[in-house]
Amino acid sequence: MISYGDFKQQIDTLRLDICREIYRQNKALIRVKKEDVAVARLTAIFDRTLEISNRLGFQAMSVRDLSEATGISMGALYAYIESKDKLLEMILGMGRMAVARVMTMEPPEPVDPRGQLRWLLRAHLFLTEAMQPWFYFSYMETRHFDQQARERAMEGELMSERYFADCLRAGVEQGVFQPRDPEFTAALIKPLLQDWYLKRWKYRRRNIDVEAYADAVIAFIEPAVLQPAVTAGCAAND
Amino acid sequence: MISYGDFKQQIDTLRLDICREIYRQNKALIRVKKEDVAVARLTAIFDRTLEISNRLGFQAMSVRDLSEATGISMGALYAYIESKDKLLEMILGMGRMAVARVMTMEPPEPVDPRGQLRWLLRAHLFLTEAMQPWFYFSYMETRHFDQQARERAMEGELMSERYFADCLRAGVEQGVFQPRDPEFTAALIKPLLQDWYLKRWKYRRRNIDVEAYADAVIAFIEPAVLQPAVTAGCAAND
DNA sequence: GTCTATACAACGATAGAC
DNA sequence: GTCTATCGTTGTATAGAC
Repeated sequence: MISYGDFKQQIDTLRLDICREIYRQNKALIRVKKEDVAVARLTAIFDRTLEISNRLGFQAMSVRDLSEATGISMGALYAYIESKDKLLEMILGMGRMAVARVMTMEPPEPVDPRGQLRWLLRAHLFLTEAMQPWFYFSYMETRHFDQQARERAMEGELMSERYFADCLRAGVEQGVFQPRDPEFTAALIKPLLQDWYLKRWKYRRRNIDVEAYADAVIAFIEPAVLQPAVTAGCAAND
Repeated sequence: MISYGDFKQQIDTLRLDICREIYRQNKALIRVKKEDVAVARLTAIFDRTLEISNRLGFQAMSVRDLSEATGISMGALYAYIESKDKLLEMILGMGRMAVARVMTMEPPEPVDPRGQLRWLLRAHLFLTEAMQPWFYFSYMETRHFDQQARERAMEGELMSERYFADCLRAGVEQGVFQPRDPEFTAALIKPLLQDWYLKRWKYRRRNIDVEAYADAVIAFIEPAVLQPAVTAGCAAND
């Protein structure tokens, strides 16, 4: 089973690649042409934007705030971002690319459905831990997005539910799982994962790290989806 | 077991009382002195504010937007709300009063810990259903509040967790429950309840109403907290 | 490529006529 | 008690010197 430390290293190198790719995608709109300068500053701009937005909200963050935080003047800033809306778009694209790449990673070794479910839960939590600012941002700002971006966000939510539902159904076929309803159960798993990046203060004050949280979530979910024992002590609602 | 219909009726009358009380509390700052006129318009102002804010965000809602939506001119509006900040404060006070009154309601008949847990879950979900706009607003805008309001919101979150933790501990003493850790389990229950008012679109598109959601959540939670059967089929994580 | 200075729109809030 | 007109401020974005 992969540890968070190993996982985080992979994410960190992935992040740089992705920033470079975002730069290349938007080269036409970015006036700064030295790639290394541009990528470095873009990365800083993204990070600062996430930081300020997660404190004040993206809409409440003025471009002046961003200028001060990055140490880049207003005029220079607009050589990188074309507009505030476009900045939002680039940030969302960055996260989406990261999610897509991580979610298509295969578990290190082949596993049974129970192991598969555990792997999915851990990978999901580790990813949101490594990129917490982005996930928090995406969750909190979704309603301010334009329609296309909002639909993409909803699609992402449903997509990740599908991973869990598929895994549960596979477990049902193999006689390992017996959830009340695989789709509904998958829907209930999501908020348990999201709580980790939405309410850090709660878990931090209890000294719970992402590994401990993953263990607790797995222990919480498994009784609801595993085959019950012969006696009815664990049966679901009547 | 109380139905949502009955519960909603109680909430609706409660809401009017509370708006009247908010008016009286803020009489000094409100220039309109006819109580019936003032309360009626204040209620409308609160409702429209929640509606627009939940679409655009409170910060992004201009007072002009609110003026158009309520049909009250800019000048007249400021006879009711003193300032946009004070409007926010009044709205938060309204919800807090409602929560406090509902959460001190006793279950209709005495119950064992398992019944008590079910009652808590249902009451919580029913309240957030009846006042969904307020809870959504409160969750999404918390980070923009001033420190005092933010602390109050966090206190509210912890308070409601305590209800669940107390209930779980009582169940442990009576040999009914055996959660891995009552506090942590209570913390995991919260996001399951919050998902109901945060992601309505997901459940609406599946035609799941609040009663069905409550049933599913109860069925999901109970296996994790009930005493496991003699065989280990339902045991938590090893 | 970066800076300072500024244009123009939209914001919260108020004045004063009715 | 309500309206229209307007204040000063702050927002995004750009022009033009260096």
